[in-house]
Amino acid sequence: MTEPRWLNADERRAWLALLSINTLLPAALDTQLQAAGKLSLFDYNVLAMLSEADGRFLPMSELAARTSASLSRLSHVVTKLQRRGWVEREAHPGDARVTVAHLTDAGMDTIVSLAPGHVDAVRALMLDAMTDDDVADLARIGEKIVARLDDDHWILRER
Amino acid sequence: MTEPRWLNADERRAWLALLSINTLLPAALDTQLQAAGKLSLFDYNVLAMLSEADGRFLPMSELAARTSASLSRLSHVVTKLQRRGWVEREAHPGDARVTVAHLTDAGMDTIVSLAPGHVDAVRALMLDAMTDDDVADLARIGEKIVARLDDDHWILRER
DNA sequence: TGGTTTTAGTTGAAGCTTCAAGTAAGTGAA
DNA sequence: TTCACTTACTTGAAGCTTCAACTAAAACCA
Repeated sequence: MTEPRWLNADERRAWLALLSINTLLPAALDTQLQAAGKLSLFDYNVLAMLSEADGRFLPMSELAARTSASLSRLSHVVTKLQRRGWVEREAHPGDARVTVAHLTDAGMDTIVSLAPGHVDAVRALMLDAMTDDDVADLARIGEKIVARLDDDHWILRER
Repeated sequence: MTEPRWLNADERRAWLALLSINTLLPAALDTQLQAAGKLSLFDYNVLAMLSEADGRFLPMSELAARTSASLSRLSHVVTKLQRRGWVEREAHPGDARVTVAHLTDAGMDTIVSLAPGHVDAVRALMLDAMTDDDVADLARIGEKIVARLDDDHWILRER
């Protein structure tokens, strides 16, 4: 039997830590956002990505890429955000297949009011635990992993 | 106006990378495990934690801690794993409030057969993208973040 | 041109997670 | 001892995510 190469001590530590962060961090941020505005971290990110886009709109596919989500998940969530008056769906002028998601003024007001508390939470829950060098290391290593998972992920396009 | 301290370039890179890893990595591992044995990453971890425990059993609370899950989530999942014959619930001799989750032989066989493919996937999806130094850095930084999120998390007890 | 394939997105159902409420047993204080 | 509090866990419902199937338009190509 060809034994698989098992994880060594550091590999196991890195993997278990990432796995734990993975459940704890979104849960903590969800709790904060749920209390502040009855929305999830994913909802917040959809609004945030739209707020940073030119004209505050993006095609569904591009928005899905920027939130690392499936089109199906995004479609359901946009429907929900639309019912809350934060997002609208519009036709794309050049390509009739495309749906454009557009952040409304109410949606913009929502993120603007939520952003400070959210950023504070991100600091309190992770960044404050780290030195500047740690942050730089995590950025570098994190981007390597993202590149491995999806070699043309949008966060790699920015640099 | 008291502007919240915004994220600087590295902080933003680190945060966005972690957020992306957070959705992409579990999704990729879920896909692999779903194909190999019709179970989720969380299911796998429950079985894995039990398989590593003395006697292959743990109280629900302890198992919840080791999988970073809520007791409610775990309870639902153990019910499902129980229906598949991989786990059993037993009474705790000393404390009648406690339910002990016990990995069955069938459950053990399942992880043993699944583990090599899963470890390969973890390597292919993240570890192979990193140098040994990267792995050590990620372990160190990851544990700092875990400590911030939950200062007596079980992965910190091991060291 | 017409037919096939690909791209973009939506939908409903099934399964998973969270939330709130509830049960039962152990702990602690007077 | 008794009563209040806490701990350990379960449950059902509501909401979220995934999956598979579907529609429609654009691109390809022969």
